[in-house]
Amino acid sequence: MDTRKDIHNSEVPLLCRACEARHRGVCGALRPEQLIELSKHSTRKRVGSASELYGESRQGSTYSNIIAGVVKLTKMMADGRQQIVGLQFAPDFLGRPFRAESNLTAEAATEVSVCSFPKSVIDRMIGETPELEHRLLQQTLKELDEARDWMLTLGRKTASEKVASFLLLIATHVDPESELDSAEFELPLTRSDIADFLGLTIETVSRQLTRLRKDGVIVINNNRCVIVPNLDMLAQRAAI
Amino acid sequence: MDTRKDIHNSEVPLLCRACEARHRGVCGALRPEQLIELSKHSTRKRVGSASELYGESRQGSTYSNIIAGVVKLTKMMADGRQQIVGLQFAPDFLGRPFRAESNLTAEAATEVSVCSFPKSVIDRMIGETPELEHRLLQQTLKELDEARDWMLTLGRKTASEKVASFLLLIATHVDPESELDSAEFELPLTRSDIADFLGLTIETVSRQLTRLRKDGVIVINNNRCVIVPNLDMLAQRAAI
DNA sequence: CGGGCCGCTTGATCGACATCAAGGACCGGT
DNA sequence: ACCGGTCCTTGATGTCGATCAAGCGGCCCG
Repeated sequence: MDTRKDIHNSEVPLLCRACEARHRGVCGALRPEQLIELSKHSTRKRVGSASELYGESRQGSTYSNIIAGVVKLTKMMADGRQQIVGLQFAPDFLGRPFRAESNLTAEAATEVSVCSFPKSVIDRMIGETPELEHRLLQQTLKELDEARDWMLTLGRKTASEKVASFLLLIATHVDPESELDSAEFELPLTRSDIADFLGLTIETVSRQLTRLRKDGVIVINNNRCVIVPNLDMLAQRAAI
Repeated sequence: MDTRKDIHNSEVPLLCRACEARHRGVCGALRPEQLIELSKHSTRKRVGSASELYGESRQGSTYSNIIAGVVKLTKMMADGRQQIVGLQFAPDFLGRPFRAESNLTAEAATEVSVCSFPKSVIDRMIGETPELEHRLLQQTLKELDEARDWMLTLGRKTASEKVASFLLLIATHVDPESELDSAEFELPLTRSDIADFLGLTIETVSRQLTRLRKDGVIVINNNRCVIVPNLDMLAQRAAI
């Protein structure tokens, strides 16, 4: 897990030291003096759910490390139809290098804490530090793999398989300490967001969730807290 | 199949010089001496349609530049359901850096010419030449954008919008010299492949194509050759 | 020549999911 | 307390695309 605690000790106000994100975010690739410079240009903020992090309004001139929370990347059609094309969890990196994000909006799905810095600073550091570009490539490849996995789900799975696949996805991301065979977590998305992620309607999502509940595959409290007593049962429903 | 035309007959074995792919493939980033070394390890081959380029059988130990033709990247479920998650056209780069491709098969959709070299050589050159990694990042970002665009199509468009979107996609890739408002091209995919790309059945694809034909949006000869007299009409059907 | 296969089209029917509609639970504001 | 909102669930009905089925043209091969 790459805990480089040693690099810089306490007195320097290194913003990225505070970022739990640094080991997988970009900052882990930087030298101490670069970190110090970066911290001079950084801002850390906490935003409520549904805040737009970039998109049509904010023409993405910043990068961010996600410290906590879940960010959804959505695409919208002219008539309002909408699709979530990616979910980013801490400690992912947020922002499209080298070019404005194509027609994409990033919104906080939950409360989100991010640590942001201007693109210009990072873009310059990329020139100095190849390792930085390596990190970006790694994350981009990871996102590409996830996107393609999800294309299979969108194109070929049934509604109930989609919902089960979604629950499995969330389970692996937000309940990292789950024992191997069970999980318990809070859903970071509303039914409406889940529907937009799965290419379904909220009614169908709701029906499939109650079906999973009635079949004993999951337990739901307060509409959001999900318990999966047996992950294998869920995986079977997901047709993994 | 797999007829390896021996191109290394002549005195200057600069394989990548011959690659029309080099300006966007990886090779454009290399210095002359690296190109020469790379060429010593390269093989150029032409394969028939439906040949597997990597996947379960060939555990991707090579990278390739696509010289000509179209390659489809597919994912398959245990029960046989299948989804095409990407199409690669010349001069794209084929192969997953740093890790085996996750559960993905690359197959020739048409006749394909590729120029391949062992991963080990490229991986070593990446260390020497940061620009190479930059190219890889650029291509990966492009593929990610395309994948996300397609997720919107898969999740939220109707069958007729999907088919129109597909035709537009092909038009832009295989008829680059099209005048601004019309296009003419050969479909590189069978109806069955189109269905797997769009998350539909072949019957639905066929019906939507005949509907577009009857509505005068397209003309089809020999089942494969498509003429689009007015790209705007098609774009409207695609709900772009 | 005929037979079988493949790729494609077309028609008839079915079913999964969308749509329309109503109502419950919760919550913050007045 | 009442009201308006948002979020979710549940039921009734509709429809788009899947499924089942048949047939056509091209091609290879015996």
